[in-house]
Amino acid sequence: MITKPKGTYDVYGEYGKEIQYVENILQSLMGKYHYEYVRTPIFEASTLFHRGVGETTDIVSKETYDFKDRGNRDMSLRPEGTAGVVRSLLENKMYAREDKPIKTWYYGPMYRYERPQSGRFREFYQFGVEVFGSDSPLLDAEVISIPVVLYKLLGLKGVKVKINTLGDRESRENYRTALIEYFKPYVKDFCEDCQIRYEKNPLRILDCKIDNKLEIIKNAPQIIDYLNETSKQHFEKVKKYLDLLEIDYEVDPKIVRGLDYYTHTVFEVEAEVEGFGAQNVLCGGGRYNNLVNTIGNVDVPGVGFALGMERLMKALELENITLPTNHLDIYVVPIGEKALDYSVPLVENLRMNGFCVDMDYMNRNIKSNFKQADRLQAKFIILLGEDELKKSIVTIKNNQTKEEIKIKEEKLISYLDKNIEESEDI
RNA sequence: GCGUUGUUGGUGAAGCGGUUAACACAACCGACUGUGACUCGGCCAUGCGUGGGUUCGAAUCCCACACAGCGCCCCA
Repeated sequence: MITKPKGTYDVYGEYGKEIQYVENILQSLMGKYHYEYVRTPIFEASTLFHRGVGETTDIVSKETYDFKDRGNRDMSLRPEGTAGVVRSLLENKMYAREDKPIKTWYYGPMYRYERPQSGRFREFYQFGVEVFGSDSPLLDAEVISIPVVLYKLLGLKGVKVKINTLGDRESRENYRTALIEYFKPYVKDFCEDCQIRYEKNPLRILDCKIDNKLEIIKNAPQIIDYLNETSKQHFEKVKKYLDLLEIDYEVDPKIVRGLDYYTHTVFEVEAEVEGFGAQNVLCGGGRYNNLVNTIGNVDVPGVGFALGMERLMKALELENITLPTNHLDIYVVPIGEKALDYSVPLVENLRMNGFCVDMDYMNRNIKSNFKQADRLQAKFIILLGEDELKKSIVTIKNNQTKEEIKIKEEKLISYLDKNIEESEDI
């Protein structure tokens, strides 16, 4: 048997309904925030990710799906969404538009060659937001608020927002230098990974799970003390706007984020749900004022976040949240060949009148049809046989109350209108 | 990339070297050709992740691989 590639999954059945429900919420929510939809290719020139995500990051150095196309070009399946959106911003000169800030959102599959485990796949879906052309800390706060609002909308309770700041380039550099200086005498006592981190990205030593017990790490210099005035003010304002938006958060100096392009605000939202595995970060993001310049030599500030759909769905599942998925309004049971012929246009007519309608295609017996109607969770069952045809009536049974009545066929639509509530708008 | 556990019908599984792969649930058919429950009967893996090996004999033991779960690294 041919099986799915490692680290991928099929969507079908009840899960398919649920994920579509969440996708619809995302879409309508972004409409309300007045963000515009951006869709970029699933593969791009490999260099885009090398420059955008960072040559030395794990994502680029060992996790991309790389291939040469038939024209011998180096291509990669996108490992994340931001680089592609930035490329589009540059290529389409969106940064020159007058209606700044340019607020965009995207949704789609991403690819990373990793060992699959709880909440981690090789093909996974991310929803994300990127806002360009403004330095305003209000946008940092708005971007943080989007996932929080979304989680609340879906009924998710166990989430925790953690924020931190890395400051602007100057502050970050000063801090980095101070850290290197401070760690220098102790490097040899660090774990293997941290010895490498010391060279590549000393900030990450701070959230090492092994070494963070060491006194040296606990007493390390804090970024807060190295922020220049602009950076400090920016962070203060982000916090003010979060307070105005009534978002609970915790300042956590250990949040430094893996990607090279972040400046100022960085944040993560963690799931605090019993049974969640090691991958409990539901979403992450921050401000990246240097990224656009790194990719395209144009100075455009940006801020954004991305959330993993699989982790979101898992959190919903673990909190036992049932999403309202649409079920069948009417199940039509024709008895006999004549009734079947008669049902064909009737079913179509009902559908055109806005009802969700299904019927027996398999010539089941009556008993099996009632079972099938229950399986499909039909609200109403219509029975059509010789009697009904002769008298131009239908027998309609409410599958919840089990009440059964016979009504004239021309009154059917108005009867159903009265008795079936329109599915709620999101 | 490293470590670890696992893989038997549609589902939950038992079997742990001996010949029809148990049991239960579900599905389907019938008793019961216009009303769903219950009951009873029938039917449902020539097959035990894949490929090799050991053996008179393998779902069972050995090896390799694939996939899945969990953890590390990293990340959403």
